[in-house]
Amino acid sequence: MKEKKISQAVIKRLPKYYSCLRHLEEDNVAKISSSEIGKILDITPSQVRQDLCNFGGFGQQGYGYDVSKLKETIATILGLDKQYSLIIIGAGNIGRALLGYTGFKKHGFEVKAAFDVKTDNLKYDGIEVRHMDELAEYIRTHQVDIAVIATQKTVAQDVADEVIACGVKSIWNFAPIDLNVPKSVIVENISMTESLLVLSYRMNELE
Amino acid sequence: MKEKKISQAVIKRLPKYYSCLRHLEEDNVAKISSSEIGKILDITPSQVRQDLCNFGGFGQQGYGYDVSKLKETIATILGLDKQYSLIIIGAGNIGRALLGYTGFKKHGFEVKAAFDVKTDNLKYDGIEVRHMDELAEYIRTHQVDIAVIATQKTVAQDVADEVIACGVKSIWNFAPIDLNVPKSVIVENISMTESLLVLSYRMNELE
DNA sequence: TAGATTGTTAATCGATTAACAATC
DNA sequence: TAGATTGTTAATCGATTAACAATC
Repeated sequence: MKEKKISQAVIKRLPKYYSCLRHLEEDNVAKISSSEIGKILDITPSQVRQDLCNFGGFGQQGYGYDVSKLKETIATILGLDKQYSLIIIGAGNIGRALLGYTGFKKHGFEVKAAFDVKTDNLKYDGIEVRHMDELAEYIRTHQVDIAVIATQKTVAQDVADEVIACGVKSIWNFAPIDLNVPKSVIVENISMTESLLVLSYRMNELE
Repeated sequence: MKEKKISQAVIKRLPKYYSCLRHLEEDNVAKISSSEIGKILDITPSQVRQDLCNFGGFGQQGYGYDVSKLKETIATILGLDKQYSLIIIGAGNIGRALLGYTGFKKHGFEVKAAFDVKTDNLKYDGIEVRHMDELAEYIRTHQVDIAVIATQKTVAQDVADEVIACGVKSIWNFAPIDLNVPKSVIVENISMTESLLVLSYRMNELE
């Protein structure tokens, strides 16, 4: 790894390439050119080639790219050849939405447990919501690759501190707050508020 | 409006400035300098000044920025001085999470109705889920500023087509699909899958 | 072989950072 | 006034696009 620094912009496009290639494969398209990919994703062919070239040349001059092979390669680059164990902290609306969402599993992300300050002994999609008191013990005794923070924003930082103290290295954060974490911990945010405000800006910007 | 084209990068930072200023105001901070803002948001003072300067100079040389005034100005730029009516289409987990989330209301975004293919006559946070059949009629007879698409991805494009046909100009899309819309319609996506794949990439990139 | 299309270098464009005069 | 800090221009950096030789 680490042949060359890949820019943030390129990384953000990788899931788009991946999703596009999955669709093409489903439609039994065997090969595709950079200009066709560009047309689908609304970027220049040049950028497609430049992006893919970052990871080595998997195209064939005069032919294009083999859809299945390229899809697999990008899956590997994205780490989708591995399995990840997730736990969800906060079983409110968002937490339960994530529990119910089956779409992640096919990419190798499996929700193993959920925690909340109040438990009702109900199972959501086969997963019982445990009490927060059990969180630390759970992490110590199970493999937890990603902790999903879906709590109120008031406790999000405390929860982050706790899971990090227990050894969790990656956080997927849905709380509307910028978490403070050591550099070794990876945080990826879903910020609905920011997205909504950008939408609001764009609604007012036109004309 | 439209004095100068504001770049996407600047627009994405506006919500961050806004949130930062709200916190400062809560803490009764009266004035702040570009370097202090930069320190909080982890960007250079230069960039802060450059960004704010896009919208006109609201600072005072030798002093800094008035927190409340700047907060209000950015709120106006973001269009937060207005009220918006939202409808949610798809009352599954994500739809209900959005129904339950009260955080948007204080920025002027109010959920007025929700629709789904199956209705249970239950109210979620005071809002009854109507049948999809009523969607078109509802939009024609009510002001709808933003349609939130929280359906399965298989029907998301159809729903988008329908609300656009009824005159909706802005869509907040939670379905994992790139919607095809006329240029006059604004779409803002929340893409959990893309976010998760970026997280996955970053987990594998280190070392 | 001729045509097509990649991989990659060079050119362009835009965004970030630095510098500093203006001024509070 | 002196010190501080903005607004803004210029310099730098990085990302996108164009061009084209390599080659399938």
